[in-house]
Amino acid sequence: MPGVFLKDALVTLKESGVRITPQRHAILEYLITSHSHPTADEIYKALEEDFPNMSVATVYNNLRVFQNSGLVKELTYGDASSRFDFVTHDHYHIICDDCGKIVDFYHPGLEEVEHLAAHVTGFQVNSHRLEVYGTCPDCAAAKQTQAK
Amino acid sequence: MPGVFLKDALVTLKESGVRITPQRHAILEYLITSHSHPTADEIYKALEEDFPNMSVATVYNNLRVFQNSGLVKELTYGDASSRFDFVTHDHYHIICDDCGKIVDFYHPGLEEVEHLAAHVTGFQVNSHRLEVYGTCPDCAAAKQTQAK
DNA sequence: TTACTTCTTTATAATCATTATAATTAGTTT
DNA sequence: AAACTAATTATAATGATTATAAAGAAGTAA
Repeated sequence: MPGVFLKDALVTLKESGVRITPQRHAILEYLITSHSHPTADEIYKALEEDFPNMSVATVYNNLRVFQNSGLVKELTYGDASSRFDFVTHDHYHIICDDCGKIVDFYHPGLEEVEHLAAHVTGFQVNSHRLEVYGTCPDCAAAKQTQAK
Repeated sequence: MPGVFLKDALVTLKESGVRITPQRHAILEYLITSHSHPTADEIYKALEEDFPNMSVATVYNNLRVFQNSGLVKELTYGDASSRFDFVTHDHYHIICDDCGKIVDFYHPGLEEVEHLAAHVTGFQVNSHRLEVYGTCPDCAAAKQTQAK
């Protein structure tokens, strides 16, 4: 049902007064249908064929537009570039320490952690970020094979 | 007891065959005693007085050395530069959305989240990262004051 | 101590993601 | 269609981080 996500997203954008340009349509569609967490550059390269004149700035600009509309989240890690994630349900990410693969998983929200943090620090809590790190099945298998 | 942390850290380094240079000593000491989460550049500037000839590369190099020894963790956020945190107990961070202040808080580890993630995704889990975001008391007060 | 080896630091340049700018183009409204 | 506004493009600028090569300091073994 990726078509549903895309249509909903376009409606959301229109309602907040954002114009649907061909570039925006393509970026959103790529984010949804690629089922990945691409970098800005990956998006840029993937759309190069259809939009030979598109500028990298357009990708960045529109990713920010989407973030402001709540459609997209930016994922930032150490050295590498940011990755962008089309927001559907609330989910968390598990990331392979070896190959960098990012996989979604679902878990009920961590409200009690937020409450504790609020209580201890006096902050008004808005949100949280959680990521789990480990070794994906593929990399685990590869290690197994090459083990002496 | 910051002296304890520093001495332990130096022992750890020595045991893993890392030389204790004056620069390394100073960087570690600053990380521990500043009670902050400084960027590489902040460390560089803070030590400028004592080490007028120190290169930024030295700061980065040694922060990496410390990370490899498990003494320091890198905290990466969106646009800004990485921040570095001397590892003492296991703790989490709460970050002010308005002023960027980072405050530590303690919470029992989230093993059950790790277990669920491992189960659902088939990963071998190594670690996780959790951050809470919100508004710190200072910024909340400031907003209150300027409210109409 | 001396010579030799190995790390570490320094200074500098290079890289690379991201953002800013200004000019052009496309959409929308009247 | 005219006028206004927003979006895109091309390009340059920024800024954090890393790579490189030369110089310096420490460790070891004779």
